[in-house]
Amino acid sequence: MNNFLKEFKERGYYYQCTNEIELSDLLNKENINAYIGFDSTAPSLHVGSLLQIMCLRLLQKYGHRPIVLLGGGTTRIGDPSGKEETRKILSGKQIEHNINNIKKVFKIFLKTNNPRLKPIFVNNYKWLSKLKYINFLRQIGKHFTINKMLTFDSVKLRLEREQSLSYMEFNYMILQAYDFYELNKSNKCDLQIGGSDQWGNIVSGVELIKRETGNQAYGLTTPLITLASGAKMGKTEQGAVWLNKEMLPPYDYWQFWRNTDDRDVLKFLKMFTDLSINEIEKIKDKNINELKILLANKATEMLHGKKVAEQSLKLAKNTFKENSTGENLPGIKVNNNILSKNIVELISFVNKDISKSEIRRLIKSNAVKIDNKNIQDEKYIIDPNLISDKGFVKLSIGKKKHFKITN
RNA sequence: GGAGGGGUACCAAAGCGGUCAAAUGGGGCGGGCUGUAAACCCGUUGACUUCGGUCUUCGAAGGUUCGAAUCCUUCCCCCUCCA
Repeated sequence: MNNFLKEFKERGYYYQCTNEIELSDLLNKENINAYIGFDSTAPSLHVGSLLQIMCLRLLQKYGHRPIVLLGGGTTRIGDPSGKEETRKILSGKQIEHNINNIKKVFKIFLKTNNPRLKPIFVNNYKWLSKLKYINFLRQIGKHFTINKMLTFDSVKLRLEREQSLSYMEFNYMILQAYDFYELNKSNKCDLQIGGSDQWGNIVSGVELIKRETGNQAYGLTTPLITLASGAKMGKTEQGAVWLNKEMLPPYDYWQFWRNTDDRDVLKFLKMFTDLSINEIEKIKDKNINELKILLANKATEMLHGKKVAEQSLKLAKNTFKENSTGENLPGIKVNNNILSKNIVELISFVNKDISKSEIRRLIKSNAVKIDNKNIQDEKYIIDPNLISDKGFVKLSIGKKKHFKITN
């Protein structure tokens, strides 16, 4: 089997392929262009898309060129796959804004120095917006039968549950198929990779290409990652795990990986780090917490750089060490008129998302500490001398949230 | 077009004139145990509060009543069955 495919499987990326044997031959023979489309409904991708990004990295590793399609056109329509309801429709301006932000992440994950491997960014709005309805129906539409389209899960599920599926959404798969066709023509793209929910859309593309041009193209899908706990990957209590640092601080990203369920650690090391399979085999019996730290370091390093990963580790060590002073925590400046009020006002200032009622509850339940000492009194005022002595005071809310308060 | 069922807090789901800031479960948060995991146990989960209370919530708007999530009217939205 082709080496790319071999590693693709070893790392747990493989779910389905339209024709594995032929694809393997093709990959052995030449370096190809392969594309993955990304949703542009948010200003950042989240870890849910990370597996796809890792696929692009792997392509580069084996000398193939990734094409990143940011769906300015299809995002205007909304993919019904895996959705029970119609998505909210974004304005064109928002979508373009999102695309620009999302691009940044690919420039981090993908090699851009080698001109032969450098990723190609495409926006399908460029061609989809120019389609002429009648021409499109005659040229492309004729290859799609309603009979078949109705059998695809994305459509079938909606119909079975008698949830509405607009004609607009119904067309999504045709547009995605057209994207593949277009890229096959213009960029000699022979492979589309996507999540398993994209299977129907991908196969449609492969067939369209075959019928319109006679070319053989291929599709490859990745599994839907579910956590050992059964939850979908990428959501935490606080919300999505975003990749852009403006949306999720690097330390939180590090913590996301550090808090991986024991049962998922090895799987994630394979999926989301560059450690070779051999290396992972060698270390797999190491202490589970060591492995989690390794995972967090590697994953953070890949996205935010080595230095940030190291800082995160250091900060984590400090934060979770009993009785740490907290001097390495990022400082929060609080002016004296707030400090001279009480602890409730202080916390409210530091974390505006917590209501005062909730702060009072937290205090009652032993969650609040100043310099590792429990605060029971909601009228407690920080002694100014505490701050002037060492320049700061450590405020803890629960076990995981710590702040260095300065004035 | 006809007949019926329903919209309740983050989600699911009870309540059907006062004792309802609203049962219960899930989720979240906090505490305990531990390993920043899982499992388990306990507490908590509208806001503000001088801790006495006060204010805002049960699809929307009106109305009846001393008093409404609960009754009436209109409107909006979902679902089931029949044609």
